[in-house]
Amino acid sequence: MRPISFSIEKEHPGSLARAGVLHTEHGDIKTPAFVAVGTKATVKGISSAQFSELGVQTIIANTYHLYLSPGEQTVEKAGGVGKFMGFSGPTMTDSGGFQVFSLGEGFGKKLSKFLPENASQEEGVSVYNEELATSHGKLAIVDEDGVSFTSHINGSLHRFTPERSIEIQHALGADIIFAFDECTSPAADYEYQKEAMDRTHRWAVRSLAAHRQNFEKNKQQGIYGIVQGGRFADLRIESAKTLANMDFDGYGIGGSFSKADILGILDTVDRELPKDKPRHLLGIGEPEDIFIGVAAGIDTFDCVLPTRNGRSGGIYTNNGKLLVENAEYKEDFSPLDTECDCSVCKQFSRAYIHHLFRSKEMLGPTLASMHNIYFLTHLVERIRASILDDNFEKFRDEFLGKYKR
RNA sequence: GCGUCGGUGGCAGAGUGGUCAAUUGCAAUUGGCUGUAAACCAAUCGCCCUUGCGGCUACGUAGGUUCGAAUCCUACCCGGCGCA
Repeated sequence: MRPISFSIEKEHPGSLARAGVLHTEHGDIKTPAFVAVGTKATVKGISSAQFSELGVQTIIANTYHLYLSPGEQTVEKAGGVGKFMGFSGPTMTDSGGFQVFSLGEGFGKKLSKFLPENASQEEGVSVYNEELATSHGKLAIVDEDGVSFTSHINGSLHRFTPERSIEIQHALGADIIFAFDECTSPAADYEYQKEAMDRTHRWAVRSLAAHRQNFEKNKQQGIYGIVQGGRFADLRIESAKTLANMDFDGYGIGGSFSKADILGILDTVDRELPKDKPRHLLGIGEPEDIFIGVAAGIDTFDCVLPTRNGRSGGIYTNNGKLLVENAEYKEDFSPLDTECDCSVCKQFSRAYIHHLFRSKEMLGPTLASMHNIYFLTHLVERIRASILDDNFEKFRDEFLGKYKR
């Protein structure tokens, strides 16, 4: 008996969409589900005490960040990442594979996971820490055995291998851990993408072995393998097939996509993955993309956008996104989203939150993040309900019709 | 009243004869963010237009010197400080 198991409640006839329950030792996750990102054992700006009110069933923390601070041993002594942050529900940890990209090829550049539409890559350079960027160029260097990181905090040198990532994730103690992978730049060419994918497969074997070898942890934590292959459909399929043969407890789909064919790629990928195992789409979370993911059989999503946007006043509403800091909301005393039932919308106005942002009061980002998290978790909850009610497409079309007006 | 220092774009504050419509910060306006290097980043920020190494008006006010003035001179107005 594995520590996590997945049961499908309902499969949607017209697509790969399904509604299910992901069982863990810390509770069930009703899927599809939105996973709040809690990189450093905190969903930025939001207390774990608010999770249930916000519809947060589960969070995903980060191996690299918690390893650097406070150190995985501290988290282990605390009783694991969930207990450490005062959350009793299910948790996940990402392996640090994304940092191979964000501190490597992505460092100092304005690159997202998505390949821009008419992309000439490497355009704007926005350096957050110019000194670090110029002295190191990039902070992550990949080789066959693993990745060498220069800490973005103090420049110290660190080494991650698949075995080390798993060891740290054992200490962090989340219910679901991820194999150590290489998240490539969306700008990477086919040749490099294939090379990185093959390496990720070798690392997947090692990650899985490292986990299964640890008797104790193997009984407590489930492990997901991560499909790579970038924007190339044939690589994606190859990756999915390869990983499907490895008997992971679930599958993550990582890396970059081109906006145009994300649906097609996800759809074919998920057809290669075992149907009865949960699939997590890493780092994707715009409402449009979530519908696409669900239709392609994704069960869980995580994304920084609700909190990152929230921190700078970007608000999700049923009628699209708005920037609450904009002048037009100065005296708009309506709630952020008139159709939202969250505690923020019940109690506060756009004008007030606008004022908080203008005055640089920390409550502004907090309220905005709370609303956004609620918005996303409940959007996915509504999607789940629509699958159970057999009207997924209808709900999708209605929602997007309004949202994208 | 005398002396002295100073008056620059919404604010603060650079500039002290040409490449200055004027550095920089803040404010303002708008946009971006997809496994968090992010409470962040970017663009715009005198007026006009056919958006150009374009035209016009600008550095307290009015004159003057000069090929050329935010920068030099004179007078006046206003403010700080000192002395009466």
